[in-house]
Amino acid sequence: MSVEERTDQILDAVERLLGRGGISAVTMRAVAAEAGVSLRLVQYYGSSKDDLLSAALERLSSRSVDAWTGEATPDSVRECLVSFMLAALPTDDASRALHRVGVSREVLAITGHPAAATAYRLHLTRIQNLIVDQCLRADPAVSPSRAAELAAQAMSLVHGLGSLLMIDHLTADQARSAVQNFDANLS
Amino acid sequence: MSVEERTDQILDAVERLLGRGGISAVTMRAVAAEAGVSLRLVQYYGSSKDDLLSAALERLSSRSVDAWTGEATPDSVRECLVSFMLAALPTDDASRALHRVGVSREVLAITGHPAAATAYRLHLTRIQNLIVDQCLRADPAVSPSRAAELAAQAMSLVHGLGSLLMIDHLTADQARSAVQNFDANLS
DNA sequence: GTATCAATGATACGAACGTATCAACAGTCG
DNA sequence: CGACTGTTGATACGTTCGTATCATTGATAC
Repeated sequence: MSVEERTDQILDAVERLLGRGGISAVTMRAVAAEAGVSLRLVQYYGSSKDDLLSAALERLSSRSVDAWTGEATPDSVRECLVSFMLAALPTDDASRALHRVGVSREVLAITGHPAAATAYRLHLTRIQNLIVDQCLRADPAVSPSRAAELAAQAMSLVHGLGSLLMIDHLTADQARSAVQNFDANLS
Repeated sequence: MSVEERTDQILDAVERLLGRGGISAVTMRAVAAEAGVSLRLVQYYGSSKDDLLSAALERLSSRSVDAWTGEATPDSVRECLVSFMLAALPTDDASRALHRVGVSREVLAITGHPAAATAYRLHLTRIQNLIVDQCLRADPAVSPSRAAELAAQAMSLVHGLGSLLMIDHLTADQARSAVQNFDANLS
């Protein structure tokens, strides 16, 4: 097995653990068990735990940004925002896993871990820029600052709705109708 | 020092640690150091760590609900929602501490800790009921289900805005204007 | 063949945690 | 006075974590 394959195998295991139990579920031993390899191997390829986590989070961030970039280009700002929000809403296993990872990163960032904070900020900025680009492509007439403002509001709303959705304080339909309501009130 | 005073002294220490570093910052030894007492004393009054955390979180939840209940009663649904959102926005140290605690509870709830999940759900339901009650008192004409829907949307938005605010992805003014925008679009 | 070096596995080490144990002290009732 | 009970303190135990160490294997160059 090549180096890249081994690395992917281990990062895949980290990703699964992250999506299932958040950052606290990622221990070197748990990664080894999840990947079906020995602890020494995880050390060998991921050097330290921080490196391993950083690599997995970076890969996860890039991958979701790339996946989203390839989506069909919307033809209006409203459609752009609404399709992002509906896709980001944690209504299936994949998006629920992403939400767990995001909240884990958030709690690390706001409880005094500077490196995690800057990495998480970068991640959010990438997502926001992605939305802004799509909005501007859909409607070049809208101002970039206005697009950024709307993107931030959409990200906030979908994050909050996702949090309430994850613990079943909201149903998926209620969350979707809140998104539609936000959309309907866009000028 | 009486039993109640000792208990308060220790729970106060837990609360400070929670607000500063989230749940992971609460260790028996850290609580002892923060309260200025010995580890044995923390064990003596808080029996187990779970009991200690549960008691502190319950006290914190009740206290914030009570504090909010005593506020001036608004005279419209919109004013009720907006005053809640502006107050809940983490723009000062106290509300930022509360946001840290909330996100910590969330991450525990969504990563497979059933007891934390039900306790957190209960907490959110209490807050929602509080908002609904105030809305109905402000305008008895509005339907309870509509008030609950609006309360959930307000909670979602303020939670999401708070998350972006905490890591400085948003400024306080941007968050406030998003709240005003949400308010302006209420029917 | 064998020397060499990267890859892999088993195990050990120190730190931090929750919790338990044992000792010292203070107040109270007989 | 003395026995007892509840409170406080110091320390130890077992577990889990990240990491380090040591040994073994397998391929490749000479």
